[in-house]
Amino acid sequence: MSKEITARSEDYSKWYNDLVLKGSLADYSAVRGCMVIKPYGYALWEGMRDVLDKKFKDTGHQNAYFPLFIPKSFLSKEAAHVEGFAKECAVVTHYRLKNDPVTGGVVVDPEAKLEEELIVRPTSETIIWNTYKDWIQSYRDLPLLINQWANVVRWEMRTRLFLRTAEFLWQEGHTAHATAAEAIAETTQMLDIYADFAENYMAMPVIKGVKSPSERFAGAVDTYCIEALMQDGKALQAGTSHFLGQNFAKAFDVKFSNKENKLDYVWATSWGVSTRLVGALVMAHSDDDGLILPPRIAPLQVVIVPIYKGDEQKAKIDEKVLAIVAELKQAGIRVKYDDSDNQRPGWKFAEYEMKGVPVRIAIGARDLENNVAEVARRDTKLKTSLSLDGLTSQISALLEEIQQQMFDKALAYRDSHITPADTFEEFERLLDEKGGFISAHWDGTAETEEQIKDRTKATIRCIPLNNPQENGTCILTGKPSVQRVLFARAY
RNA sequence: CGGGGCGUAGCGUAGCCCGGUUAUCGCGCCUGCUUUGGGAGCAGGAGGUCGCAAGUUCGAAUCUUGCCGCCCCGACCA
Repeated sequence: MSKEITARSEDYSKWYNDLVLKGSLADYSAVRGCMVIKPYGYALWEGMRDVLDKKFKDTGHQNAYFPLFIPKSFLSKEAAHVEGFAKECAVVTHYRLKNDPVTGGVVVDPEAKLEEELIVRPTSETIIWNTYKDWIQSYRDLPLLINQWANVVRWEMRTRLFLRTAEFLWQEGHTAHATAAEAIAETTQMLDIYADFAENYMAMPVIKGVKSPSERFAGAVDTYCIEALMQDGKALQAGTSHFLGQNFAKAFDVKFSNKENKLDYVWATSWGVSTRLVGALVMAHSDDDGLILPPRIAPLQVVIVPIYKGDEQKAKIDEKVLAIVAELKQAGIRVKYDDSDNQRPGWKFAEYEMKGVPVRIAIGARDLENNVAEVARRDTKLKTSLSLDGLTSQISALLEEIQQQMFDKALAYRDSHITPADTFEEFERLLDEKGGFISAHWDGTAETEEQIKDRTKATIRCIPLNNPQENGTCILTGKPSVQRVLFARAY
């Protein structure tokens, strides 16, 4: 039916791009590596933001805002942190332009060179910890629970809409605690919030786990993550939560007096999710006809399309539909009545399917006579005729059912794509032929992990929380191992 | 940074090898009429520095040189 979208089976990457571009989520911009997030795509992000923001506030966090620019010297204070981000930082060197008499354009004014260059934040640990130093003196100032919604810049070589762009939007939580145990509890609490959000709002099952040392955030003691599986069998890190230990407290000299009046460094966490979630959402559920959005996060949950001949019929349908719209809105359902006469019904059907609106209601003269409406669900494409009496409660129930079934479907796919492998040959074969997560023994060394990555492009996505302990031998080296870890090719 | 591709109307394209009327076609857009239960039909119309610059030529979208931009594949990464 869809004449514009590349089939998944033909070219998965192209399919993804088609969905993002033709679903009006985003566009390429005039700036290399940077995208324009269009209203529909931004509405998705806003929906995610609103839900998460509430969860953050419900757990005692407050929003604040820190500068976009970070003095260069800040970045070099935590060794691992510099190492991790140095290669992808945008640097501001000047603060003024001037007219170029030769070309008539503008040039950087060489007179206006900054004393100290500024880094456009790739993440805000450094500027924030530099600030926390002034905010924290005593255990009474702790815990300090701050989040910020911001843009960050990481100068990527290669970009993909939403999944990896030079600039992206995210939230970054930065907390300070009196004890390690409290900071670790915060780290896992936030991970749980992310997992809950991914599963219950995005209908996207995730595996909670810990990163291997080489995949760990630069500057963290432990990096926890939620890993999701896309329809092409590749994994995607959907969120991270870091236990930073006292690394940043030491780097920025953030000490507090405890109850015994002794000075100690505070314990830290940071955690974030980004607009990458929009890409994850697209790839987790959609099909060859367009986006499929889970009702709880869909900007528009129900669209109503009138079908009529002549103004007289239209007026009758309007009257009925406006009442339905009012009732749906009353029930908290995001609904749109598309009675524009620019396009015919068939065009609208295809368009809203492309945009992933969970439920479409079509009402025509024939339906009015029978007191029914044609209700079509996007995820299964099934159409049913529902009575206009009690329509609102039926739609509410349908939206819940869609939400649940989308999750169940994604979960069944994910669970059937966690495959154990006991030999390296099997490991390679599974990666190439089946994809998904491969559960395999690993000797725990970075060298082995690196070799496996070089040979197969698969990385350790995570060591699942509560991972069953099981003696075995490393898939590559044959050395002893006490547990299986999850490998996958990843975005 | 290496390899590949592309730049012609809002979008997608033909023309380029082999220079020569008014730059092709489709979608979209505007006007009117007919339509409306799966991307409507007819008629009329608007819209172009052929990426930029220099060169060759009587004449350049087309040939030459230089530049710019974006996309895709790789290394790097959320």
